[in-house]
Amino acid sequence: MADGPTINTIAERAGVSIASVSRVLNGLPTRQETVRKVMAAADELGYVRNAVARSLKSRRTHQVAFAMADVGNPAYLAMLRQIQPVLKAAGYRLVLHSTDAVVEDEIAVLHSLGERYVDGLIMVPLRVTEAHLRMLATARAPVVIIGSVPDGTRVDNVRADSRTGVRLALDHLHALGRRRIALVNGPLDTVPGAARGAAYREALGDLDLPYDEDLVRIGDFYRADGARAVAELLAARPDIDALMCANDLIALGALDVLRAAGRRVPEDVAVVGMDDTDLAAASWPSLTSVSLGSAERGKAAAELLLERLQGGESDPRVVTVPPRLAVRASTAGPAYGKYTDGKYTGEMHAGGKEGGA
Amino acid sequence: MADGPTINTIAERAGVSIASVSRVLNGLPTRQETVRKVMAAADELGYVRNAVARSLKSRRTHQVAFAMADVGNPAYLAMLRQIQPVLKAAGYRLVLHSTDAVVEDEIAVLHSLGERYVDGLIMVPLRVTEAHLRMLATARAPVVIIGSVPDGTRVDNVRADSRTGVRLALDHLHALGRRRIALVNGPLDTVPGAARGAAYREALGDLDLPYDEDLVRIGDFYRADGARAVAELLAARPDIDALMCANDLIALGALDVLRAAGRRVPEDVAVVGMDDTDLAAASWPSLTSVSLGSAERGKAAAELLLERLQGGESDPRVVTVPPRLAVRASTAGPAYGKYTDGKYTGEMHAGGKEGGA
DNA sequence: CTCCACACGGTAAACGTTTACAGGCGGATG
DNA sequence: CATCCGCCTGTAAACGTTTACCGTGTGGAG
Repeated sequence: MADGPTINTIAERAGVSIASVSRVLNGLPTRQETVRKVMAAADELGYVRNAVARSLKSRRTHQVAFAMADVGNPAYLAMLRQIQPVLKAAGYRLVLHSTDAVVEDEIAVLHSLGERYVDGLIMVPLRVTEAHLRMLATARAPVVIIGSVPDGTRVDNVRADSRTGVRLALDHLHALGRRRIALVNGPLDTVPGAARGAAYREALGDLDLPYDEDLVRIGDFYRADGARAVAELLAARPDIDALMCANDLIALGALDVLRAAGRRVPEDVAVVGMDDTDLAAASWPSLTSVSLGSAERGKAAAELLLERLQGGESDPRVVTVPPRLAVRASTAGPAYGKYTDGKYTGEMHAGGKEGGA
Repeated sequence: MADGPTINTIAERAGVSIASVSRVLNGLPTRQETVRKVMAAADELGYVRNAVARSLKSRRTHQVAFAMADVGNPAYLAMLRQIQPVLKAAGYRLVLHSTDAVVEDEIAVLHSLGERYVDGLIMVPLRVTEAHLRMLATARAPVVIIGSVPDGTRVDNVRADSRTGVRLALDHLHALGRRRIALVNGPLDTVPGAARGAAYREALGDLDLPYDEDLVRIGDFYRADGARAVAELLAARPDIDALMCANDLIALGALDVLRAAGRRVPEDVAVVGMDDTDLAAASWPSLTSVSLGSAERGKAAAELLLERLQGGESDPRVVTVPPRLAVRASTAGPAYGKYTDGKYTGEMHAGGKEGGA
């Protein structure tokens, strides 16, 4: 781990000036003989350009930050998986920030842009506060926000459309003949919780179904909360024939309880999840789920940022990614997704490859 | 996005030299009056230290790289989730590299250490080639390898113990009275595949069970491969009473086929997966799975690297993380993990929180 | 043979910090 | 009142690049 060679070392060994070395390394026009000498010296010394010094001079780090609450969350993970290759292809490294859903941490990340250790930032804020908006207005590097931002905010912005997503699910359930569709939601003071609750009510109206408070349960976004809520629901309203769950974990909890209660899925109760995570395809019965396009949002955000980094000072752009309904066995029935004669008749999905050892 | 203030701007405004500014910002002894002036100027200008210039001078970037094949893989993700907070707490940023399981990419990452854009690296190589060893020997920054490395390699190293892991699983199955235990493995030219195959054979021997080639199937590490392999297996050897699967995805495929074939799990056939991913707890029946301690390995690697960064030139260390068997319904039976009276009697796990909208 | 143009390459400044060194000023001491 | 000692602070160099600018040497043309 001795000090590596610098451009000076090479210049000395090749008997030329550091300027010539730099020119050769950057492919600027140089005499053939000089090129040869410099290359030879660089090879022998195992020279590698110092990225820090280069960044200082060029004012570009070729790094981009991605900040979200928690990589463990499948939605963020899906974004990350799309963002990474896009950036890599463009020659950027990816710096990862987990903010643990703490607003101060998010602000700190925005502030740290002033340190200029990255050329740009993609951020998924938990919720957008006044402080966020202030920091965004004076950010020292281009930022793309994934999530909704107040009208007029001067920042590139990629949104999902959970309203349409909920509607897709309810239309699907309605088409299957379900009429007593309950909602198992997350906390209403979160952005997704509020949006999904409102969308549910609205979609019911459009389907000419009555809104019934008894059919709505609030818990947290985890499996145990879903289970608890559905247990209560079954006790209060044994006649429900469909469950709209605010995410896939809640839906898994719902499946647990329905199974324990002897209700068949989907014959007695159809279940729809949300986010279309790996878990949806893995569960049994496999779970119909609304995809809010996390992957697509990640990709779009990365592309917006790259354009901004290369190009210019255009007005902020807003991209809205449409939702998609992934229909599986929990609504479509057991005919869906079966192995017969060693052949699988459902959707295939690529999981992660094993890497232990 | 105008050019931010530098210590020069501050020096001018405060009427002092840049040296004084630097001293104040670094908390070196300075007259109270000067501190006041500098702080005031810095505040008014919204000054933030330039990390690049600082790194150039101090030869420390406060960044660490983590390189693995694919963040989508739950095993790597588990590592990442542990590595991130440890580094963050120590004031390091995390640069993420996905190598897509391409050896050249891994070598490129090792080479890029010469650019000095990070202070250290944690790497999970797909397999360790001659080229790896050469690069490791001359690496320009401390490296910690997760995975096994030939004896004598001078590098910090965190290992799993899949041999013991497989043995844990087979002992468990044996204790449940199972005697015809099949293995559904991944390709033998991968490190995990080879290790698990050998461990299976060895463990069978120790249990005085015969090794029967018909009971071993090779496919890839995905769900569809698992399904295919188990379908063949059932045809060839309808009398099997347990399945050891080389990872959780394979095990899910196995569950699909067993269900389709009308075999009860675990009454007729017990199933064990490997890696103990989220999917294991999500599936139905929930899946008994061997954890190879991905999370612990990630944490250990991060801690080793930090020590190395702070401290010194001790000899390379090897940490081996013991495996653990997570027993669930696919072997322990339906009594495990039930909701009764709204209470859950199984293991609870925290999934990701929803973050869309 | 002289002059000019041009290609090439060297010198030095700059990017924004940190830090070794030296100078200045004030106070304490003789 | 003179001297010395310390505390602060300023000057400048250094980290490893890139690049503007200028000088030198070569070849060709007149």
